[in-house]
Amino acid sequence: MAVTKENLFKDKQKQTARLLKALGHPARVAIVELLAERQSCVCGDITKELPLAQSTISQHLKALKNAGIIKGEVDGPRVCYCLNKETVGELDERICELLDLLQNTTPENKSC
Amino acid sequence: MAVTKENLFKDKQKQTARLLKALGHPARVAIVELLAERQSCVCGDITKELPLAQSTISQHLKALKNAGIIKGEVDGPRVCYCLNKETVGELDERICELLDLLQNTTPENKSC
DNA sequence: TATATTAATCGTAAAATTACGATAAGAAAT
DNA sequence: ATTTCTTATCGTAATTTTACGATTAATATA
Repeated sequence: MAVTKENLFKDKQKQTARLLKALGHPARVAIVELLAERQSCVCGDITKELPLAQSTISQHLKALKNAGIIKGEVDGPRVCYCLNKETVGELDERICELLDLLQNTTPENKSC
Repeated sequence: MAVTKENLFKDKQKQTARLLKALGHPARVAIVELLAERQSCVCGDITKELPLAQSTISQHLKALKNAGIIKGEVDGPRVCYCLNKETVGELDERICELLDLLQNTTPENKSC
């Protein structure tokens, strides 16, 4: 982020941005899609599905975990990831609120 | 992005990520909220509303413009920005598709 | 016990992001 | 014609992001 002024914004704006940023990379979109599609929580299969190195995937997983969007559970030698329903729900709320605002075009509120 | 492998992902994933990334900063969330709230398209009033330097705001506006989320129209000495309804609609579609996928938890698809 | 498997972390490099002040470029007003 | 206002761009610095290979740590398996 570099020389961030993040704290000067509203908590909601910060949290919205945080969640959107976490999904702001095609690899991370692909990961959450994978986690949603697979019945199991999948783990390092992600590495085989995506065209990225194992360490890179691990980094992306960390980013998603830091944002709270996924959680990982150790299962023997491997780690099982799954979506965090709570945070996904929060994302839903935040994004719906935002889209409501962006799309509630009152009669006077015309386009440029 | 650095050494990007973006092109190895699906177009939809790329576009979703692109739009989410554009809104992945509190200042840019604040900007689109401002544009939605104000009846007018506002221009450099944004600079007065947000705790950032004029050049920084200009940069954020550029990011939003590059993603297609806003458009700017020159109006005399100032520039009038407004939301781009088409792209906001596309964002709506993409995010709803994604959230549908993330939240459609079938009976077998339990949490970890 | 030795060896494989799995995933996180470390070190590194290249590029992008965030932020600012200073400057430039445009139009408007004096 | 000059000055003022507004916004974009340039240059710069600090930090973060993306990506990789190599290594480590932990668990299984032979």
